[in-house]
Amino acid sequence: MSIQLYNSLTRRVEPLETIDPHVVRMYVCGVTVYDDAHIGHAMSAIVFDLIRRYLEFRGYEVRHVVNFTDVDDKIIARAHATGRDPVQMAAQYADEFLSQLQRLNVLPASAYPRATQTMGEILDFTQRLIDAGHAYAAEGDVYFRVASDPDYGKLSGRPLEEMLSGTRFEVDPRKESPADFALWKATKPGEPSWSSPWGQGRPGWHIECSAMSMKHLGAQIDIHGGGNDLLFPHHENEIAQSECLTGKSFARFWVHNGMLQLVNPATRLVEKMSKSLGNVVTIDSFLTQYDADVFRLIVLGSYYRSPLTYNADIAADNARKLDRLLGALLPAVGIAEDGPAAAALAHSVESARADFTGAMDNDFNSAGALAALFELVRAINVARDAGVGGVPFAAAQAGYRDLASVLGLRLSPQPSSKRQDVAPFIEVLIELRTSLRKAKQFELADLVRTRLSDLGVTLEDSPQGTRYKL
RNA sequence: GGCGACGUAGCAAAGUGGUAAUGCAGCGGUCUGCAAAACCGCCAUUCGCCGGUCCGAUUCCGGCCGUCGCCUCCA
Repeated sequence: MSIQLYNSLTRRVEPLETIDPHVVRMYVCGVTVYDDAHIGHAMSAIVFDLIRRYLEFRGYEVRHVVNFTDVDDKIIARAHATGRDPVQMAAQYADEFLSQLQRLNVLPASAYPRATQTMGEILDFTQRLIDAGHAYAAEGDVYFRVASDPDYGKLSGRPLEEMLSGTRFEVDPRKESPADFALWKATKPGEPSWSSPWGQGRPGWHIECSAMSMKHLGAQIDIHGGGNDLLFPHHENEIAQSECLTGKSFARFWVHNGMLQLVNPATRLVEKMSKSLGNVVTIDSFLTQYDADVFRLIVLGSYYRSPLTYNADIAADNARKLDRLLGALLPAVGIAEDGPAAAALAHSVESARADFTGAMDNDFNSAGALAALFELVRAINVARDAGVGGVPFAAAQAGYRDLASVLGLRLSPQPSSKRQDVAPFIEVLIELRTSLRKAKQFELADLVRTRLSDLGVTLEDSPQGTRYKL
């Protein structure tokens, strides 16, 4: 069975058919780098990382390109407000984001192009649109002539007449139509600028993505992704300028993730997490409190197209889910390599794999895939309790890890330096308590356990010794 | 106002035209010196509301109510 994927362009789930049978060309709109990245950006990155990992699991070669918008109004405004150089500041935020993605276990994209490094292609793209009559220069700006594209509006389902009848478009005397959008903006004093046939200036927002996509992936791609807030006008405009330039359809599938939102404590309203609303949880602050797998689980738990509500309780719940997932990796206690329990375990691995694949084939139903993983967790625990060990047990755990890694779960909490510092002391206390238990001094032993528990350290006794969880 | 998404147990969240996965939380039990972990069992006669189609709908259609997103920069 082929992979079924929801296409925003057709508003239907369709089988994934790629230009080259074994290759997926995927371009994802990345971030505008003018501030610390928040977990909404992380969600989007993880959604497309998940898609990429699963496509690779299913045998595709994925060419995955993610851009950085590193020159635009907000970057310039922010840099000026904080006394920094816009280009340098953007580069710094971009580098920080890349390292955060690494901590989030997001696989590196094939390329991370930036607008400032694609200037030649952007200028060429713009010039060719002018030559073809799809764009026009006006006082140092260049605008895309929306009226020249009969298909304009096909992604967002907004007929042009209707858009023009709205009052949202600002009237600009330089534009032929209020719906026309800037491909090139004339420079203002103090702004970074590049020379062009129309004078010093910088690119408009939409053109950079089309230019970068074509530069790195060719005129036609399989998947174009991004947050659903980009659907209009950004992606609509990308389609317009790209298809007017090449005469070919730009992207086969348009894939949009839902927004991460949270409850505003002041208004008690659910709202999108966004820099402009100031209700931001940054990636750094999340990761100081929780393992990256916890955030991954939050994202995996719901459908990527649905809005995802975040709050502290959800983070705590998912931290407990992670504990359960980790429990399946505890070692065997028995050595039975055959018998009904071992056979049942092998069967569970197979059925988990089938359920997992079936769920993921269905428009990346990660919640369903996760459910299959949890069923495998139980099967492994049952087998351990039944004394299964040796090769079959190790094979089941390996199969489990394999599926978890397709979802991008590391299942190996990164030990923080704090944890490492404190470990020898906890171990001393465990030794002490073990001696007390041997001497049947249970009151003292329990005191040690209770006091540790008060400090957030949970002890678990087993025939193999005592483990602890922080 | 226009376009779109969604409304399933205490919480989160899958799913199907034939009587509802999974996880967290909770309850009972096994195990344990006691716990924890693990395991076993329980936990939605019901899927926002009202109609319609059907032998049968949570799942299809229509209406209503509610939540959210986009329509301006935004993952």
